[in-house]
Formats: sequence, structure tokens, C-alpha cells
Amino acid sequence: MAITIYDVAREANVSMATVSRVLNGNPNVKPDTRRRVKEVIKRLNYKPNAVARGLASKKTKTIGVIIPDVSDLYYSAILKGLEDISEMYQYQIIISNTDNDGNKELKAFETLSSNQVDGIILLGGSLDEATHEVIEQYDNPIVMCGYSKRETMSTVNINYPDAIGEVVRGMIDRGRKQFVYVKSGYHSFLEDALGERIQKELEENGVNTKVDTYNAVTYEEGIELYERLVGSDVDAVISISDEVAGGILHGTLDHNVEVPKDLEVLSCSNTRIAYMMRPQLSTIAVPLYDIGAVGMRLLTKLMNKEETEITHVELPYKINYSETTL
Amino acid sequence: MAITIYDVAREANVSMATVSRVLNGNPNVKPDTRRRVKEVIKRLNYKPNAVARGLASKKTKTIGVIIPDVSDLYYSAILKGLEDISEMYQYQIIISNTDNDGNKELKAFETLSSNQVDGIILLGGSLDEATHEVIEQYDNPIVMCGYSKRETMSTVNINYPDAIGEVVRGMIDRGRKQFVYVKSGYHSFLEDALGERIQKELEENGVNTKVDTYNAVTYEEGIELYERLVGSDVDAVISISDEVAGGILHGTLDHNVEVPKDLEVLSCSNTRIAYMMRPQLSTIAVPLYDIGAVGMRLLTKLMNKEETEITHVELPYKINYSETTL
DNA sequence: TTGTATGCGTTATCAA
DNA sequence: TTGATAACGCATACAA
Repeated sequence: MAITIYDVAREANVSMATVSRVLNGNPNVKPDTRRRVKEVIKRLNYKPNAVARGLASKKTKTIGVIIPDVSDLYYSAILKGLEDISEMYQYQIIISNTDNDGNKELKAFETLSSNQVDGIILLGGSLDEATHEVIEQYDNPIVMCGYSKRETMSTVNINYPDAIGEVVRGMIDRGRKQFVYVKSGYHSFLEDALGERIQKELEENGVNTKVDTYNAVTYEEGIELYERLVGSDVDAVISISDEVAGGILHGTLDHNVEVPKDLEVLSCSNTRIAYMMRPQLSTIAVPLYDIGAVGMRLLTKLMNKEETEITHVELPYKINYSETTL
Repeated sequence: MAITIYDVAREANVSMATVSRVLNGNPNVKPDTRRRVKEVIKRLNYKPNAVARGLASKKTKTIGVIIPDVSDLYYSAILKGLEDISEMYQYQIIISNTDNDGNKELKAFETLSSNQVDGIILLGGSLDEATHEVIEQYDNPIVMCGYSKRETMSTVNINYPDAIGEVVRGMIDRGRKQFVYVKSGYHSFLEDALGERIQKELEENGVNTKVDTYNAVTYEEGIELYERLVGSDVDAVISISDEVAGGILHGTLDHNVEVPKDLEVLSCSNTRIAYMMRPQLSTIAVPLYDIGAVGMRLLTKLMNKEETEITHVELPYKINYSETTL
């Protein structure tokens, strides 16, 4: 059995209340007593039991992170930002995988909630209406690193529609006419909006074609997708995922298609994969780490009630014109 | 204030003990009572408080994962395996980042311990002696997904030295003479052993050269490293990290070096990056996901005391001869 | 089969 | 400045 606060109290000839005060930095302790207690704590190598503390104080110093897939570089880069800041504020992180499955997301939420986390960070956008309804009943802070359908949730992200608008206009300026848009299919709220934005930019800039839309999430699917595009007059591909963009890119290598002359490819993510490709992928330079860091910082404010309003943080982005665009 | 077990008990006209029994699947409950209690639980949407449960039962259904860097594909692939199995056994995961820093690792361990996790998974090999000593006092199960200096810890991994031996012999057979070995520098126990193994294979197979060893962890460092190698007679590179291998590979592209004819490159990791490279990287096909999955499965057995011995699981591997080896 | 009472290790209230 | 003591929400030993 581990050392408890009682052991420390006994050893230091004080009550457990005093030990607790020392532990929590309560100023109402005589300096000498404080010193004595601290000495005993150190000598016994006493570590407070965080579970008991959580039960008594209703604060667990733990947050939950709901994430579609930790092994996806896009999300793990955000997670890294979350982690660094949460460490700074001494919060533990419980992660919950969803695999982009609405049911799992809901279950993750409930489990975290029963674990009394002090706040929750949602990555990738919530899927179901059901989840949204449950979430709105929740009385601890939630921050979504991504887009939310509902205005009632604090979010941190970049302005994807604007970014993609800028990208499309650039491509049009460079003479591109036939666009393909590849989305994941998991975040329809945002992804459909982006597809519409592309079409809108075409129309407003006098390009009289229809965007073709596909779903793909893996590198292999990107390669396969390109096989289907061979021989068409597509001259611009915008892909949400850079793994998919990479697959498409490598698909062209096998068909004597010159990138970017014959085909421009641009990805809306920018994980490390993008610059490890040859040719190097052009991307929307989403500040993934910062999204996580800012999201976590926002959550700490919300948890401390320093900030009470719902906020929508929009981080700056750049378009990273690399080797797959002219 | 959320619904508690008392609310359920009152509403169902039973004592809280009975509710608790129903909750925990205790068979000593009259079927009719059980039905009634369950109905109330559902109606009130009661969710047990996991923190209180943890305090009372001393089981939190939570495990800790100590990981050098979640945004490193190598580790996040293992983590994905851990997650899938832990979900299956209904365990929550608390992650702790170490950035390959021994102090942070130790602190992570202590925090997890004070959070009463039921077990801990260590990724990447522990660094400090200090950590090892603290770990040995810990009375909950620990599994290391990787190599441990100490025999007293359960481990899951592949036989890296054998794998690298096979790789080196193959390269020697194909006429390679001047080897470069690139390690991360973080896991000296294993990495030094591997360096020695390479040298030993050379000697035993009549190759009379010395292996050159470098440290590098990023793609950029790989590129830089290659710059330093230009003009030397190096004809074989074995790299621990595939990002580094990729950097080296792309470094050669700028110097008219033909891979694999002039230079063979092989990585000891095999994250998805390896096959997204062109040319595709040859690797030791480490079953990352399986290492995580098996590690977590082992931990559940240890936590249930189904397994009590210290075990060293060695998973099978393959050498993935792709485009950067002859 | 069910209920009562106690303890888990803290925090927090109230008195002293 | 300190100490008793009551929560916190549950599991569980013991009684009934």
C-alpha cells in the first residue's frame, strides 16, 4: 500500500488538513510548519493520489482528446501541439480513437465524461447529429480543432474555404480548366462546402466546366484514382489528403504525364509527407501544430473560466507553392 | 450535479448496493430486480463515475502509454495497435510524451503512477538508470514495446540484431564494402548493439572495412548527411529511421548517384513513408501495429494475472527488398 | 437475495 | 494558523 496523506501528517505531527494545505499551496500555513511538512513529503517520497483528489475536488487535471486516427500524420501533428501545451499546464491527456465512426465518437465522449475529464478536445469535426445533441448537454468546456456544424462550439482552424478559393484562382490564372477535387468523405460538412467553393470560383472566373469529385483517403487509393483519370483532360487536382495527392502524383510518373506542366496537384494538408515527396507537393500550409497548441490553450482558459464566450479562432495559413504547381 | 448511484437506488426502490451489483454483473440479484434497476439506469441515463469507482476498487481501467513522440509515424503506428486492443478490453489510454528526454520520462512515469493507472506501456526503450530503478519499485505491470536493458521487464519486439545481420550479409553478397550506419542516438543500448553487429558481419564475411556511424533523425538531416558523404566510396547505407533514409535517398538524386547500383539504402523502420518514396525504400518490415497490439494484449493478461512470468515476445519480421537495394 | 455500514485518499467547511 | 469532520461516488464485507 502506498504512502497516504495520513502517513505524512503523522510523521510531521500535523493534521492531514495541514498537509493538504501545503500540497495545494494554501498560504495559511506557518512557514516553519510548511517546511517541516515538505521535508517529510520528500523523505517519504509521498505522491498524492490523483484519483482521490479528483473525486474530492471534482477536478481531475485530465482532458480528453477525441481523434479519428492517431497514426494519421495530420492528426498526430495537431496532437503534438495539444500535448506540449497540456504538459505546460500540467494536464494529462486521455485519447479516444474514433476511426471516423460516429458511434465510436459518441461512446468516446461518454467514456471521457464518466472519467470526469475537465475538458474535451475534438479533432476532425464531429459527425453525427446524435453526438452534437449529447455534446450540448455537457457542462465542461469543449474545443473543436476543426470545423463544427454548430455555432455553439468553440473552434480553432484556418479558413479553408478562403484558402481553397485562393488556390483555385491561382490555378485558373495559370490556365487550368478541368478540376478534380478529392475529398475523404468523412467530413462532409466542410468538404462539401469546399467542393462548392471550387465550383463557385470557376463560375465567377469564367471557367465553364464542372468539378469532378472523388473520395479517397490512402496513398494506394490515390494511385488507383489516377488510373481512372488517365486520358481525361484533367489538368488540376486538389486533394484534401496529401497521402492521396502523393498517390496521384506517383500515378502520373508511370504515364509520362508531366507535373506540373500537364497536371497541377495540390494538397490541402501539409504533413511532413508533402515535402518528403519528389516532386515536392504544393500544399495549403495548415499550421497543424499551432492548431493543437492554440486549441489546448483556449481550453485551459475555458476550464479556468478566464474565457467564457464561445470563440472561433482562425489561424493564418500560407499557400505553399512547391514543385507540383506552376 | 450528475446522477449518482443513490438516485438510481431511490428510483428503483432498492439499496445502492443492489444497484452496484447490477452494474458490476454480480449474479446475486433477483432477475426481476435486475430488470427494474436496469430500466431505471436507462431511464435516468445514469453513467457510473469512473473516478469514484477507481478510488473504491483501486482499478481505474486506465493504462498509461509513455511515448517519445506521437507525431513520429513509427510510434504512432504502434500506438494505433495499442489503442485497438485497449478499446477491445475497455481500457482508457493516458499518453505521456517524453521527447526522448530521460527526465520527462521519469516524470511521466510518476504522474501515471499517481493517476493509478492499472498498467503502463513503454515505447522506445527507457533511457535513464534512474528511471529503471523507479520502475522496478512499481507494482503494476509494465510492458516495453521495444528493447530493455534489464531482463526484468516484459518486452515485445522483433529480433533487430538478427534482422540487421541478414541485411548486411545480403549487401555483402551483392558486393557492398563500405558501410554507413545512421542511428538516432536516442536508444544507445539497442543502436550500439546493432552497429557492432554490422561490424561483426563484415569481419566474419571477409570484408575488411570499418563501418562509419552517424546520428540523424529527420529527413533534412538525412539530406545534409548525404552531402557529407558525396565523393566517398560508401556503397551501402543502413539507417534506423526511414525519414533519414529518405533524406539520404533524395540527396543522391541531386548528385547523379544511381540508387541502388552505386549506393544501396535500407531503413530499419517501415512506416508508410517508406513506400510513398520514389524510389521505394527497402526496409526491415517491422510489424509496428502488431507490436502495439501484442504489447497491449500482454499487458491485459498481466493485469488480470492470467500471465505472471516476465515474457519476451519476439515477433516475426521480413526484409522488404524494394527499389533501393539490388 | 438484499441492505447497512465502512473505506478508498483526498478536498473543503467550519470551529477553534 | 491549525484540526476535526464531512463530503466525493462508488465497491464491498458483513449482516440480515
